[in-house]
Amino acid sequence: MLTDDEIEFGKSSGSPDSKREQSTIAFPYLDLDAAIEVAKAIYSRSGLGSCELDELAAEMNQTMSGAFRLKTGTARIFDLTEKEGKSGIRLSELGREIVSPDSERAARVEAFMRVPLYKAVYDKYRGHLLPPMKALEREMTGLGVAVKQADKARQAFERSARQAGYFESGDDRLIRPKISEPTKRGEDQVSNGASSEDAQHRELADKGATLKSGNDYHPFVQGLLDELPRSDQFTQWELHDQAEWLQAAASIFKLLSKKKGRVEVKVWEEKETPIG
DNA sequence: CTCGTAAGTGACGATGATGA
DNA sequence: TCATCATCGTCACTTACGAG
Repeated sequence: MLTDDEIEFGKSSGSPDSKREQSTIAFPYLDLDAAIEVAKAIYSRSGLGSCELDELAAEMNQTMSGAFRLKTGTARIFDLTEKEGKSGIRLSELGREIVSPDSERAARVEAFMRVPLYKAVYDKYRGHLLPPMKALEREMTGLGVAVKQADKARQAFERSARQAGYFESGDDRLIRPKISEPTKRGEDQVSNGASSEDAQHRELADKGATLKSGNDYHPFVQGLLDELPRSDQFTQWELHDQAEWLQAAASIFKLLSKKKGRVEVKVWEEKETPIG
């Protein structure tokens, strides 16, 4: 069972000779992109508010299977999400940063370091070449990874390191990417690698949308605007979709305005009466 | 064909909530 | 206090796929 205190991780597992060995250090079975997929699904479903796990599963076209739990667990280990009540989930501070194109890169770098196993490996091999594949797995075993899970842990580690930018100086060494100070929208956003604006352009291009330039919107608000249907598609915008958009907007406005209280969105659907 | 990897399923085991 | 149950994270295993 994972706890917030990774030292306690797996402590209460069975005897050393039990059939199922439990890892004693926290690590994700999936990579950073899988965690970000969860974060983006939460953002897409509920904005900065919380959503139920079954709703999230539906948003991700999945069932409440082990695979889905694996993904949500991965997101939590990267510290992108946190539990909300009994069966709810929401974005953490880091999760909010990672869904924002402006801060995604820095958040990826930080998320990698939030994994105890990855941080331990990074600390140990900082400034040195990483050991070969099998030796790295043995190293992970020494740090507390279950022997039979060492390969999975190593694979997820390598993919996550690449996705976070730690392999930009070569696959044989871990180098923390240089991140420029957070900039206001409209200023030059240059870091080593593609700029976040480039990333935003790409993301919007993926959606078939165009980037609105010259505004000073917060990225969360920009994300909201990007979700609006085109003017010629408003007549096809269903009420429940409108309500979801408005609810997400309310969550974002509440966060940004820092005002107490809340905004409720309700839907009353009226039956259309035939004319003539 | 072999090997490495990705993605999924289902079972195991720990933990917390609940009620007797 | 203890037994029971539900939930959740982890693990073992399978299948599919692509590269060499």
